[in-house]
Amino acid sequence: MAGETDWLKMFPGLTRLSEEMRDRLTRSSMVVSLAEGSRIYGPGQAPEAFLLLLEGTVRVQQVSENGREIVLYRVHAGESCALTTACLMSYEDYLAEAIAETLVRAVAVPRPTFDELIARSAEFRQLVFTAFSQRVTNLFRVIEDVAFGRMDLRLADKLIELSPGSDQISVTQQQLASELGTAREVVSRLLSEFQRRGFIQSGRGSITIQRRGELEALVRMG
Amino acid sequence: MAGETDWLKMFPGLTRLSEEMRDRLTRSSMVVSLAEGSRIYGPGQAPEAFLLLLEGTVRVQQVSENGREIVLYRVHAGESCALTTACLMSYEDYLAEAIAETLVRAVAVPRPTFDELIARSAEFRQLVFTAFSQRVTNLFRVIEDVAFGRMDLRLADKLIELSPGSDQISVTQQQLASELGTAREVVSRLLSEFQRRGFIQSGRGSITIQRRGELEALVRMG
DNA sequence: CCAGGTCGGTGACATAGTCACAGACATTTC
DNA sequence: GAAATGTCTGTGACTATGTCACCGACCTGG
Repeated sequence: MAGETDWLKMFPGLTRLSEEMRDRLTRSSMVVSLAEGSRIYGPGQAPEAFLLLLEGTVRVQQVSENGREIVLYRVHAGESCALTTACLMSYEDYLAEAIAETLVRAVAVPRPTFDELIARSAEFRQLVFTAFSQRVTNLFRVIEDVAFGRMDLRLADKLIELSPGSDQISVTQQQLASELGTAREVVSRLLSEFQRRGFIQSGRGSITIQRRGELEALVRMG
Repeated sequence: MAGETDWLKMFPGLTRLSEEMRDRLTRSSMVVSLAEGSRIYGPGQAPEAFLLLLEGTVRVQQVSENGREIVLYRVHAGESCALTTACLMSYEDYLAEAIAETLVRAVAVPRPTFDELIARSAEFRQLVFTAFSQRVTNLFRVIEDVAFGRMDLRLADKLIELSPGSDQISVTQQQLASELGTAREVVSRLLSEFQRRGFIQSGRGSITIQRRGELEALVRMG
């Protein structure tokens, strides 16, 4: 219950809350820390609070019976777990799990407070609904990719996404496979092909982009 | 603006609205009719209203560039388009489309009214959030199926789902393919195999279940 | 150095998707 | 009712993706 309110600045959507609402929010919520790798929620582990991320990232993924995984989306600092929370607040069995990818610091808003803010603040509603719709739009994109997308293009796209600043990526083939919902062997073969064509240099636990332009062209043109 | 309020009975979640809220809802919303096959919304066609379905079904699906389709979910009488609506109310580009599968009658709640009800009625919030979470849970299931599921089991499951009362289904292979997000040829081959094993009898535009038990066993046991 | 774990490569096979095409059936048109 | 047209289905050949069973390379901590 510390009077720490600095974190409000992290959420542009909250800056225009009324004085009263801000008070309500800061007084009844708590800043929590979650260790890297910890499971925030999953099947049989519903959340009791709405989370606003201050620091770190949360990965939401699905795991199949035979061990294959697929990443559904990530929640970054400055974003909320609106979707996951809403899902769990009013409904039953959950099929995905949320993992702290790094050390995570977050504001936990208890359910009654969340409900009150939804009721009383149009700004807060806007924040929550926008978060929802972005996530859902993204889920639609995941479905489209998985159902209709070519794996080589999806992998090339992922490599570009993972190397924004440097051309060096630290990632294992298994991690890439989990991102895309495929098997490691498939990633192995596609990477071999990319390497044969000179697009990348692949080593144990790391990949170096050598011809970003050609990778991008591949994604664009198919 | 007709004083028609009978439809409130269709939505158990709304029966406990206060007198005032009920009035607000019935007075500012309109009952609309949509022809079979009409597109309710899609890319570049955002909805301006929140829909509560009185009659008929709405199919929400995605279409890929090369013409393949996948059904994401259906909205039935007594349900709401909460997800689709929310998606569009506060966010940009849409990737899916909603089609009236039959003649559809629905209550269209204008956005300001929707917003006011969310603000002022805990019951209405409950209704909307529950609808959200059910849809999202279902989307997660779709992703799991598409990413990890075997096509023969998914098809068998779909056949069972489509034949609740009678053992006779009127459906083309193309329709089944669109339900599952696969190609017609794949459906053709799987149906041949089911027929060879005596599970079904397949004809032009129709399928007859002959050994439902074995189909169900296939789905259960893999 | 070596023991055990993680990571990556590969051949053989199974499943799924694409392409091209042909035949069967249904409906319209004359 | 015969022909023309459109829809629905079946199939062969091929490519892409996923599964299984391995093995060898590398890494880390005794």
